[in-house]
Amino acid sequence: MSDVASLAGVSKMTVSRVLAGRSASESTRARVQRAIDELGYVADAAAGALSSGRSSFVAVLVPSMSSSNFSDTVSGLTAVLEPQGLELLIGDTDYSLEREERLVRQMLRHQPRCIALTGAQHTEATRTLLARSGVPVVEMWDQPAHPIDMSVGFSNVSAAREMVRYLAGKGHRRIGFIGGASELDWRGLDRLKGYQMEMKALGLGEPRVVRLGDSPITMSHGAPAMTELLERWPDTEAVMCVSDLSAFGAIMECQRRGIAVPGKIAVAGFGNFEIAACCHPTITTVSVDAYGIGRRAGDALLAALADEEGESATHTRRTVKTRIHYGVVERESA
Amino acid sequence: MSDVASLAGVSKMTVSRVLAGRSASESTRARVQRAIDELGYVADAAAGALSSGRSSFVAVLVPSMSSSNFSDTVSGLTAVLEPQGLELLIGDTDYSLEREERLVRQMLRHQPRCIALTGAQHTEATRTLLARSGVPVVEMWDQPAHPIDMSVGFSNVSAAREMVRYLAGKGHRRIGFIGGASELDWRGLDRLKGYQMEMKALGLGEPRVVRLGDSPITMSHGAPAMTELLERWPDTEAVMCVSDLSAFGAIMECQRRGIAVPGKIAVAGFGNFEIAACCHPTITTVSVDAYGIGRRAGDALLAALADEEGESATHTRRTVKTRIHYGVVERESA
DNA sequence: TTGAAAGCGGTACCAT
DNA sequence: ATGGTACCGCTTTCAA
Repeated sequence: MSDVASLAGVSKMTVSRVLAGRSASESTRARVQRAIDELGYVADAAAGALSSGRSSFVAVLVPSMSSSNFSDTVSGLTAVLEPQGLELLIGDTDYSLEREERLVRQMLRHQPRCIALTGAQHTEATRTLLARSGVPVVEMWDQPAHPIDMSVGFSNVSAAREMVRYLAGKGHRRIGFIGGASELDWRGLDRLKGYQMEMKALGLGEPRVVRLGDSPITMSHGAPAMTELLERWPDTEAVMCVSDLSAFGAIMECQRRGIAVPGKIAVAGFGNFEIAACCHPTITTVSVDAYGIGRRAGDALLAALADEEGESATHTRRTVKTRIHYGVVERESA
Repeated sequence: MSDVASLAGVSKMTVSRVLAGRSASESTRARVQRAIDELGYVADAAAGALSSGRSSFVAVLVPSMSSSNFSDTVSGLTAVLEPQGLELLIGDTDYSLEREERLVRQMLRHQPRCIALTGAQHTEATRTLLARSGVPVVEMWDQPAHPIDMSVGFSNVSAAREMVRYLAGKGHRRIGFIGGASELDWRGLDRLKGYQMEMKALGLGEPRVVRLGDSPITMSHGAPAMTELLERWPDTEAVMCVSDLSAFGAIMECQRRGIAVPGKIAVAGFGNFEIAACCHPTITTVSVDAYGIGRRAGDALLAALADEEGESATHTRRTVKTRIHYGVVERESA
């Protein structure tokens, strides 16, 4: 920056101001810009952050980037935060709370302006870390009973119950559930819980649950899960799957066996992934606006940042909960 | 850090050393660690980077994080780089070279140790920026004629040609191609080029190309593309699609119309996505090790970093090209 | 093994 | 509108 300053015949401060787009006469600005271009100068973000005490990072943690759900959410966050000059520091927790903790600790070293997490489950250490950091936090994809700070999501339990009611409304009584076997996918577990609760509430008899494969289960687990379900409960009339991906796999298995969907058995998914709308038959599902969750979370963070600016320097925990709407989308499969 | 130091009764330097895991007596180390825990101290990465002149960032640019292709590649990079204490700064170019340039410029501000880009196409400004930065660069998913530095990928042209040969080997002659309409997906364009070249080379008559939808096209574009193809060239015997996603959409459309795949028309994809193995019929495709591309790219970067350490401080461009293997996977659809 | 001082490259603050 | 100076929090370097 000194080089640029001397080449332009001004002080470092002026260069800094031009870069920040603050007060500067046109001629000065032009000269500085010319010097910058000539030298190929790129300002050092670390120095800036250190000096000003504020970085331009937003830490974002999702369980998996390969799930379209979460990559859509990240897109939403990007759409809102990037225009504000913020940069996303994206981490993939791989559905592990320990890994989440490790990543939070690491990202905190970069003094992020705010943090977006997925889910309501975190280790005690993570909570402590976050509390001490004092930055705005938003938890996405769930409705925590006791949010760390803000939340943007919906109740996976309620959404699953709604799907059971939908299937029951179609006249089905012997309804099964297909989900993953691990205990790490909290949203999947909530959907299972919702299924069980509503089955009981409606008096639909014993739950028929097949849990198979590491969560989150994906397309390839749908087929064996459907196979198992049909073996254990051959008279099953409908199945709800923890996600559209497993529903798709289940439906493909039915096609292979010549079992008509929904004629012989109805299959429903969850999430309204792209595949649900364009496979054959199309999949009845619960639509969730994953991109919208990202946008809303971004908005919430920006709002927190804004009134942090206004009031004291420290953010006061506010417990703002944003509820995301969802709904059953009726298609061909159920 | 001063607080930690005084609480532990040592100097800042000792704290710094303990954090870096360097020489320190056991008792000192323990005391410092206790102080750190007590205060919930988290070292400031920006200050460290500024002072040491080296960050722990690796800049990674992919066209889209929602494509499983690229998210797998990012996973591969993570697997290799994270254990080395490096952190990925992930950017999504959205298939735009201008956006890539903007992101490169922004990421360069963080003084990344090295950079992974996707593809061989970049703006002139991006190349200049990269050259001036002097950090190791790896281009992924392609085999650039003139790599910026290193490359890890394969020829999409050759891979597409191989698929045409495979289809021709199955006795098909009237072979069509389904791809995206935009000019931004270079890998998709290369596959189209390969298709055209091999059709000509084998004397299979005029190419039958349907280009539809913003690249990269996805499942939902497969159906209308197949519809158009069948309208324009009803006697088509086989179709190769730019990716498994569009192949899937095309196959679903056939099912809807009662057209047997591969009986009446053979459909091949590209990429060996998960869906290709578990839909019905399963999709014949070209398998590419997306995760492996990430790992290899990570290895290449680490190697460059290592001998940068050894020799002079500046990295000498080396033009190391790593070729990734691919191959036709025969399944049911073609 | 440990400590003191300098300085990394910017920005805040105050003065001009 | 512009410049001077201190300082952000850490690591490097050198000395003890």
